[in-house]
Amino acid sequence: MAKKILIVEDEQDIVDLLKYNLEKEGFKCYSASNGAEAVGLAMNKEPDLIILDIMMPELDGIETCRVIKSKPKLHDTFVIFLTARAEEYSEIAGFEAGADDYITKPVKPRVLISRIKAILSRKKDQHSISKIQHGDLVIDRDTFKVSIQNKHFTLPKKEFELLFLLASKPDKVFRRESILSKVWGTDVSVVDRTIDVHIRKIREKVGDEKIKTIKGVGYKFVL
Amino acid sequence: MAKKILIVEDEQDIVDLLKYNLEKEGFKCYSASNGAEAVGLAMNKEPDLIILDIMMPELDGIETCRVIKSKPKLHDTFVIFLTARAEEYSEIAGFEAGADDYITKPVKPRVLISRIKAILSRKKDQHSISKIQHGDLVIDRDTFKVSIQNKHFTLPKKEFELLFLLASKPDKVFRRESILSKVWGTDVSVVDRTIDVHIRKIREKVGDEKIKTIKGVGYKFVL
DNA sequence: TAATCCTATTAACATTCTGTTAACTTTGAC
DNA sequence: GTCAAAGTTAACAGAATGTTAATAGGATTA
Repeated sequence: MAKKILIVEDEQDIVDLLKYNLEKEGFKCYSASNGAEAVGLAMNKEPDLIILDIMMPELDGIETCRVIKSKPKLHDTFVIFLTARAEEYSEIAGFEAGADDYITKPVKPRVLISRIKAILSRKKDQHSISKIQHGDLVIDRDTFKVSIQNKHFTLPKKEFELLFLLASKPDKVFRRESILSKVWGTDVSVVDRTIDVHIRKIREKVGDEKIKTIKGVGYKFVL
Repeated sequence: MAKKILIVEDEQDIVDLLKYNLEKEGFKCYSASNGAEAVGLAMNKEPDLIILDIMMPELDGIETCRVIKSKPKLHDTFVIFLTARAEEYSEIAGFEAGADDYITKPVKPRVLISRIKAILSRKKDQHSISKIQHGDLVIDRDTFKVSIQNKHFTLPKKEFELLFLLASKPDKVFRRESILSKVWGTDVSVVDRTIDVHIRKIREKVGDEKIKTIKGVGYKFVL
C-alpha cells in the first residue's frame, strides 16, 4: 500500500521537486501551501507523514505542527521539518512541537527519501507484535517462520501477513473486508478471488482444517 | 578511561570556555589553533572526537576535516563543526567532508555536552560487541576476520558490517530498510542493488546457504 | 609520485518468485 | 434447485532479487 505524504510548503518549485521525487518512489503525495490548509488536508487524508516548511506566512511550521499533534487522529503522524540553513531556527522548539526529524534546504532528494523511509519503517516496527504462539502453532515475525505440528515453512509475505492476522485471534471470524484493509491496505483494489487464492496456498501448507470458511462472512483460524 | 577531545579553534577565549566545561565533565582535552597543528595532534593523540571551528586562517575547518578523514587511523573519529550562526556556511560541504554534527556559536556548553555525549554513545553502540561466536562461526570486529567451517577470510569493511549485523541475530530477518540504515546510515542513499551485490560477495565467501533471502522483506543469517 | 590494487557503487541485464487475474467448478444457504 | 459465494487451477505480469562487469576513487606499494 502506498504511503501518503503531505507536503506543506509555500514555494511551488520546492513542492514540485519533492512531489516528483516522492512519487517516483511510489509515495502518494498531497500538498498544501499554508498551515491552515495543511491541517484540513491532514485531517481529511490522514497521511503517514508530513513534510512541513518552517517558514510560512501566517501559521508557521512549528505552530502548524502543534495544531496537528493536538488532534488525536493525527497524533501518530510523522512530521519532518524543512528548514533553511541560515534561518533563525530553534531546533529545540521544533522537536518540542513534536517533529520527528528535520532536513535543511536545499533539499537533496535522495537524502530526503532515505530519511523518510527510515522514519516510516520505525512506525512499522512499533506496530507489530512479533510472535504468536498458540498450542503447537508458532508464528514469528522476526524470523518469518511458521511452525505447526512439527512442520516448518517460510511463507511469502502476503501469505504470511494473512496467516498472521487470522492466527492473532484464533477462532475469531475476520470478515473479508477487514482482511482486505488489514493485509492489502485501504487504497489498493484487488479482485475478491485474490483472498481465496491466498487462503488456498496457506491451507496447502498448514493443512485444510486450520482455516475455516464462514460463508458470506469470512475466515477464521482454528487450533 | 576518559574520552579524549581535541578542540581546534583560533580564538583562545572559546578554547578556554570549552576546555573548562568539558574537563568538568571528565573529558581529557587537547587544543590546536590551526588546521595543520590539529592534524598533527590528532595523529598523535588519536582523540575520540574533534571539535572543529569552520573559520580558521589558512587551512579551514572543512579542509582540515577532509585531511583528517583521509587518514585511515582517524577515519572513525567523530567530528563536530563549530560555526557562527550568520556565517555563510555550507552544511552540505560539512557533512560531505565527514562531519557528524555541527553546532552554532555562540556555544552553549550544555548543548555542546549533550551532543557530544549523544555522539560518543553512538560509537559505543556500534562497537560494544566485538566478537560473535555461534557454532563453527566466529566473527571478530577487532581484526575483521571471519572463520566458518575451517575457512578463514578478512572481509572488506562494508561486507563485514553487513555480515556482522546479520550474524548478530541468527535467524532474525533484517528488513532491507533496516539494513540500509544500520550499515549505510540514514543520510547516505544507495541504490537497492547495492545490498544485493554485497550479499552476493558475502555468499561467495561464507557459502550460499548461510544467508537466506526472504523476498519482499530482507535477509537472514542461518547457522 | 606513479602504478597498482582493492573496495564500494552503479548500470544493465537475467532470473526467480509472488501476487493477481480470468475462467471455470463446486458448495451450501435459502 | 437456484444462485451467490467460495474453491480451484493455470497463466501472466511485474516486482524483487541475482549476477556480472564496468567504473571511480582510496589506499597501498614500489
